[in-house]
Amino acid sequence: MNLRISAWNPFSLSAVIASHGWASLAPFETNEEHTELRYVARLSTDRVAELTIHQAGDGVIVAVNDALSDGEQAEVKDQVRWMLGLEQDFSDFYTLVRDEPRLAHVIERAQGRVLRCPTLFEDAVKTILTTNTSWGGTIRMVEGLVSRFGQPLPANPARRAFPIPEQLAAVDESSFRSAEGLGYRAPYVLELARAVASGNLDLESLRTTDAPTDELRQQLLAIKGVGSYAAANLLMLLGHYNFVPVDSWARKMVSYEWYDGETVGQAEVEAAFEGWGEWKGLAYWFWDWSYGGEA
DNA sequence: GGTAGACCTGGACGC
DNA sequence: GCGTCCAGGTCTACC
Repeated sequence: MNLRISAWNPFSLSAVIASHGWASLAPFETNEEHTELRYVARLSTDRVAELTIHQAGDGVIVAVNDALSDGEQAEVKDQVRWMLGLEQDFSDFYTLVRDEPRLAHVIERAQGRVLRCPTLFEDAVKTILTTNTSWGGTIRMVEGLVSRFGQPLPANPARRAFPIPEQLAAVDESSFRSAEGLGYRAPYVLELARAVASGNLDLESLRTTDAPTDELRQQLLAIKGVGSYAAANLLMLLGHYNFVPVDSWARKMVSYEWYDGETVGQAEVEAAFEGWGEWKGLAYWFWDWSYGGEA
């Protein structure tokens, strides 16, 4: 069955898919051209279905490999709206970047949206698994969690949904640590899963809270394994762009761009984008580093 | 508040 | 093939 969902325009599905590496982390899949996004979704009814998303007209069309009830269709639409940020409005950002050569491309390419998972829990676990490791390590760890603990897709058991907190909360830490290769991150993921599963942490409420960004950031920093980089990354996914996710790559890029290759720290990266105010994070995210510089 | 060391893994490198 | 070194953020202990 097919579901059609409209988007705030301009909208580009391929821009969302290419916004960062999330599309290559299980249970996401995409094609080389970034024109198709697939995701194995787990619905609140426990149904597992594969969503195949293409751009169509002023929005997207979602092909589902199963017949869904009305309630399930509504849930899938909500998940896709959130994942693709279909209702996000970037007109203020576009007005600001119009005269900045390093950012003017975002208007033409309809950039601004950052691909996210249906739940903040999944985004938080994946973000923790990006820290202190290579991108290949992140892919391997996420794939390990999904393939071992995720609920299988009935039509193709090789494809699985991302495990829910309850599934991860029941895992023994030592097997988690070794079998999934999470290493010292295992207790962080486990503690987060157990806090969410027990109801002690209502992570999903942070997606819709009206709390100011600083307060939101403090709540994210209270999660073990989430430091300043991970918190800024999660804030970006939540639509708060006041902080730059400063990692080694950011320091390297800012160093080449403004400091003649000299070593720079978090303060210099933050300062470089200070002028972009509440859009600081997005300005960094979509900055064209290749513009006469070295990547 | 700032800093050093530990955490874990994979990849690069030298032998 | 084996051993060593390094990169990648966060936490904790210490000053």
